[in-house]
Amino acid sequence: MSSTPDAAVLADALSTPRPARSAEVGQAPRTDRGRRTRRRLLDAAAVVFARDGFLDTKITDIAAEAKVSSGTFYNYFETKEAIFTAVIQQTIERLFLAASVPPETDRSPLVRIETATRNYLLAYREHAGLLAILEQVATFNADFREMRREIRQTFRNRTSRGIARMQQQGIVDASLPAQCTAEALTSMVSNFCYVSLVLGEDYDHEEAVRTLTTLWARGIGLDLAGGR
Amino acid sequence: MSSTPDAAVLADALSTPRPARSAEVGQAPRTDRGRRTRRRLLDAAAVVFARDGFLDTKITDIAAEAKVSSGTFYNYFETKEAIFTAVIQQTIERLFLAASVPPETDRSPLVRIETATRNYLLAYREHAGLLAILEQVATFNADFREMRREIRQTFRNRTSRGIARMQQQGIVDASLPAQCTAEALTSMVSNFCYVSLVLGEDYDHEEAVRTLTTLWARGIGLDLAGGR
Amino acid sequence: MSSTPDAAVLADALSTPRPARSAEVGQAPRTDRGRRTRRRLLDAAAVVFARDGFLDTKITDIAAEAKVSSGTFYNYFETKEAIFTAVIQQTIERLFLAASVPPETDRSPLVRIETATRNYLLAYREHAGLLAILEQVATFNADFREMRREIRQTFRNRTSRGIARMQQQGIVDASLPAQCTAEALTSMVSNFCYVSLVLGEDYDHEEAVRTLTTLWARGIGLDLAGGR
Amino acid sequence: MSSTPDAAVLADALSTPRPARSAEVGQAPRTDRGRRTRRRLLDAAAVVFARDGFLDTKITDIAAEAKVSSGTFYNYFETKEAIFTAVIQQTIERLFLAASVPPETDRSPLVRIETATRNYLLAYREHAGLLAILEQVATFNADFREMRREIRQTFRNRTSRGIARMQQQGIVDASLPAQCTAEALTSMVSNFCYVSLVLGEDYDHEEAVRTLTTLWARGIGLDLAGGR
DNA sequence: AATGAATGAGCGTTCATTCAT
DNA sequence: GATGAATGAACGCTCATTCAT
Repeated sequence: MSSTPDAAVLADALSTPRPARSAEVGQAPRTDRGRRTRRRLLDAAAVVFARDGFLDTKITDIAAEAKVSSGTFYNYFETKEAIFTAVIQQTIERLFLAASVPPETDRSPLVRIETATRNYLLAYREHAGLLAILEQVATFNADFREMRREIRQTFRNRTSRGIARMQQQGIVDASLPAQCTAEALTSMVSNFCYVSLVLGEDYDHEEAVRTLTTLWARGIGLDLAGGR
Repeated sequence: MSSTPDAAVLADALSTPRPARSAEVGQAPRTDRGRRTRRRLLDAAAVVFARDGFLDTKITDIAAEAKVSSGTFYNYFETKEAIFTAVIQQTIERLFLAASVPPETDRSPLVRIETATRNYLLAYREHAGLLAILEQVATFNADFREMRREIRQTFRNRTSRGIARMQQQGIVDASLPAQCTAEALTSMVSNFCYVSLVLGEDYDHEEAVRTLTTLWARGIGLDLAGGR
Repeated sequence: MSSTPDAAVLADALSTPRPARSAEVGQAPRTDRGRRTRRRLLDAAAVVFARDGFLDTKITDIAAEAKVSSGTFYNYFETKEAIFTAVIQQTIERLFLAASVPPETDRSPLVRIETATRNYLLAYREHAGLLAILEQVATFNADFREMRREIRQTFRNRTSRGIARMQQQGIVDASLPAQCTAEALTSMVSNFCYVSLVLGEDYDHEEAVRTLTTLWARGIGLDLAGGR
Repeated sequence: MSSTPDAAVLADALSTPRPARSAEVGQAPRTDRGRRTRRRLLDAAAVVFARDGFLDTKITDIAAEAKVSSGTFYNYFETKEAIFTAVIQQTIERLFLAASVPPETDRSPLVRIETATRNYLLAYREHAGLLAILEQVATFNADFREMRREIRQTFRNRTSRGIARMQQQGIVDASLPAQCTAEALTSMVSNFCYVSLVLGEDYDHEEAVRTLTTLWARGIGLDLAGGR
């Protein structure tokens, strides 16, 4: 359950840009100076998007934040959507990396659930600013809605496989439909993050981890007696 | 736990207190004809908002759908936000009504949880179009974000009170923090609705009700043995 | 050989605008005020296009000339191309009208040729400003190139039919291919107009009429002896 | 009536006298490598202009076609207009060469007219792509409009001289004004080329030559009886 | 009450040209 | 000589809102 495969799947899914207007745009810059400028733009965009939201972000704001002219922006990205895609892509990669449960983790199911939950919360907190904006963009842009769905499915599928495995091992309720259950639990954790970290309902991190872990584990019928 | 108090709280919270541009606008129309026009605009707005989203909805589209001129619109509503508020307000009222659990419902906790879940799913399905748009608007408009939070809190508080009551009755895990738990379970149900009904992950209604109910009830430590 | 049918053909060919962005735009204005504004815009556009050319004409220039705001322009026309089409359309109608040879004209072929030539020169002179711009636009816009071709074909076909008729009457060289001949003669007259009236090679009107008529009539083998 | 003098006149008229921005630009390159780069740019420009038109041609397109960087372009040409001038200049030289009637041609007037016509058609066909673009540029740029006029005048004057000579010889109608007649006949041939080769009205080459020659010769009153 | 015409600020994008290496 | 990155003025178009009947 390492994060690498998931991240790879996502990277593939997200890296389908439309044909560049000119042969140049969208290509990797050829000089160091170019690479530095591109990076400055990406960093600036991450800041501005997280601060102002997608809709209120003007290309000129990004350019200004990166200290380049607006024309320069277009040497590197075709549209606001394009740079947002690039920004989100790296965010997602980091999210997957941070939210993964290293294979060497304690084999105890409860510990694994707790680790997954804690890592997810931490990773979400780390990237809450941009994830909130992806949520925004997904509400009016079909491409990004699809991207959001794919991220979601990646987590849900991982969960679904974990549940199915535990069901085969006979340690959780085998009568639960794995996918629907995974969907519900993914909703619980991810939306809890959204509500607390984006909408601002305040909860103590450890209390949240403990509560979510308990609801999750007990919900699927895992015997907590031996686990704690 | 009837819906009326909740709805009343909400209605208060959602009322728009800003001073009307002219003495007339925003007031209840005096004549029958005026009342009819206002209603036509509201109905048209519900249709157009749900169809095109808030951002892509133009005042002229609403006016056209209502078969009035764009000038007429401003005789009844000050801004696009104002009519959206009005539309959402009535949606929320209906949502609360539909999602409530009548007091006369079987006193069995499991049945009450299942009923609440089923009603929520049905109510959400009924209003998914506009709820999705509220979700959209909440991502870039602070007023509507607050509105969304209040709706959410209404459901969460109801849940929180229910859990506290069951904890006092000694039928569920008393060590769980009621509010945090309620937040998590509200996330589970509401976001499941969003993912399945708005983003389009398809699940059988009854399977969803059963799964969510099981996760919920077992999660808080309710003994299912006697319940089913 | 009245102009009405030709004009009708053209009007048809030119009146196929793409679907209007909104239901409103492109429709006939509903009030007198609206009709007046639309007319003012058309008149202003004719002036500005003729003065500055298509490329150098800015929407704001047209709006300013018509003394309306730039937004108002878009209440009546979707694009610069759209208003240019409308302007050209009326120009073409007038051109056909002015360049036609009334049926009651002397039946003598030579007189008819001379009348047609004179009327064409006069009509071209009348509308040289805008015809020059159509020529310009036709060089980079396929739609207008097609429009220009159709106008051209209308004149050529009229000429072609006239030649064929005279060939049947045995009064001109029957061995000439009617269409190719008509193309060449249309070129001679229309391009002479372009060179003298647009590019500014100066010729006396009557000398030009006489010369073109002579070349035309003698070229197709008409016996001039009896004609003059 | 060889083409060389005409071409020389033209070359003078087309030279661009404005002061170069830097001492270097516009001067003949010093090194072989420089000469090769300049040639590559010229060839590339001819291709791109003919393919995309003047307006849609971007400096970067020319540079890309020539496989040099856009910066390099400005080492050789000051502006897009400057390289277009150079491209057209060489086109014109070739056009004059191809369209000329060698002095050793049969002294029969009819044969000379036919040869001139055929050569013009062939030469136009050869360079139709760029001539069409010159036509385009002439519609919005005064310098190129003047250039186009000069080319035109070169052909017209040649024709005018030919007609005057034949009038002196008493073999054509002496009452025709030579210049106006030449203008009309030049229009006939050149615009026939434009319509058929650029706008795409299709005619058989030989039929066109025959028809144009007949109209031309008979139009000026040349006795065809002995000529054929 | 209703109409529909008028307004104008605001922003994304292009591309010829210059500059630093 | 060659490179490719940087520049920024310029303009079309939208649409919420106001205004005159």
